Amino acid sequence: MIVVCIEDGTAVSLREVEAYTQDDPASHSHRGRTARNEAMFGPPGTLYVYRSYGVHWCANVVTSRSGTGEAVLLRGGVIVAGRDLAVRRRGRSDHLADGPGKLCAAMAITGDHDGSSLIDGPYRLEEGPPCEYVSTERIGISRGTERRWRFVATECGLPGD
DNA sequence: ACGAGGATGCTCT
DNA sequence: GAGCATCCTCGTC
Repeated sequence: MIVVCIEDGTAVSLREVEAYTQDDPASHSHRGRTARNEAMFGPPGTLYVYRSYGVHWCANVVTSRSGTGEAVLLRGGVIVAGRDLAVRRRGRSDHLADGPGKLCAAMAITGDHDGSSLIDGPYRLEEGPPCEYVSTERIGISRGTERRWRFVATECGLPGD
């Protein structure tokens, strides 16, 4: 399993991600580079952050080499460190990161972080305990639904949220 | 527990 | 001007 950490001590273990590639009609990169998706074409480990429904921030991690437009959407996770900070940022004590917008809010990820690196910036990736995953149909899209590229962690040996 | 409905603003047609 | 890679609240059961 992968854990995203911030310098302030907050950490979320990823439980749910979705993959998007350039030849994928559901992907923001499908129609080529634009001002919005520029970060999605950056090097591996680049954060691509976009605004969803005009309200929420959603974060992706670039997973392939520069120019390929492949990334993984951080769709949900469990706060495993810095819970008090996450609660303050969310304004509630339950459902802290069980959605892409909620995860960003809990981890204080905003458009300011679009294009930043997870390799040497304030946000880092860490390897957590091994985990089983199942793949299912992606959520909230109308095209490319036949690609079962939503991966949900099971049997992680950690308490749920 | 679950579903409907509204908020909200940017991107691309 | 349509269409979103969503979340919250409030109504039912």
